Amino acid sequence: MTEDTAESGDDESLAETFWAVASRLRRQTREALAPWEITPSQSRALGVLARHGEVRPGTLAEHLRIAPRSATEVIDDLQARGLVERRPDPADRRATLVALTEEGVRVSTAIRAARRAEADRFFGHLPATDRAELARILRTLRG
Amino acid sequence: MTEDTAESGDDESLAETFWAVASRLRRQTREALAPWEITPSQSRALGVLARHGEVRPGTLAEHLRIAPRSATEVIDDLQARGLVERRPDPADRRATLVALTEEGVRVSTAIRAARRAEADRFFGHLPATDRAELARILRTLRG
DNA sequence: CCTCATGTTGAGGTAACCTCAGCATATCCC
DNA sequence: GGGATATGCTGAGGTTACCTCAACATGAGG
Repeated sequence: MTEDTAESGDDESLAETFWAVASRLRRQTREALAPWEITPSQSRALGVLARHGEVRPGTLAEHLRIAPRSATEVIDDLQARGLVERRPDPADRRATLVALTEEGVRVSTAIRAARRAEADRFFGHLPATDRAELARILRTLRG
Repeated sequence: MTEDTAESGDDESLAETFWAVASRLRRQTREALAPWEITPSQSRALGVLARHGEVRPGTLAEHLRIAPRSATEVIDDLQARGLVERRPDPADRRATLVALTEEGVRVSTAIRAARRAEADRFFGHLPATDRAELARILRTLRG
């Protein structure tokens, strides 16, 4: 004990390092998204919609791992920007389906390209083997 | 194009996986800190103070990579809980020094142990070689 | 048809940030 | 020594991305 600061760098600081990286990545992602004036969580929602087509708010919430109420909010914002539209679910009149508009498709495609470029910049400094390792290890941790 | 979902999993989703892990880790950290009713950012501030002794709010802000004004806020909260105290900086009468109280030392020590245990739980599922790899790769990305 | 579950959303709250302006003090330059 | 300018902190007020809780509509089972 009291071996001091320098030594703490083994387990606790794995978490610390992780957060430092997270913060850098967050900053960079925000910048990459700036041209569209879209927030990170909005862009994640667009991604889900692009992959899944029309989904209910509740389903979207699950994918984003947020509360249903919070999904409503994200959808509101995207709808205000004309990127998604709500339509009644023909199968259940309580429910709503959310889908990309044409503009939404365009934007989500563009954003996806930008995100990929940004990921290249960020993770691209790593040798390919490290990238693969990282992906594998993170998938283990994702649970 | 439209090679579909499955294929997207190479660069873009490295970022996605990263965020999924981040969210899990954040949740778990919050739970680990619950017994002290202390927020993550407060605990990070305690960590800085434990490592550096007394520092000025501005310095604390740099370490936490937040705006000086935001550091004031964190300090306010910690002071209200009796974990830190402010005293005038003898070297500069504009400035203030922030230091842990005795209680603050106790709590920050306990929290540090808890964080370590939590990191063990989280990263401990990984084989040691993976942990080392992860640490190395993350350090590269931290910049 | 009545009860209970489900899907969405209004109201209102929180944590952790931010900027901008103001005040006190320090520092520099003449 | 005295004014311009820089620095350190904090009040006021804003934002983002979440949250919970309760209302309301509809669906489904007994």
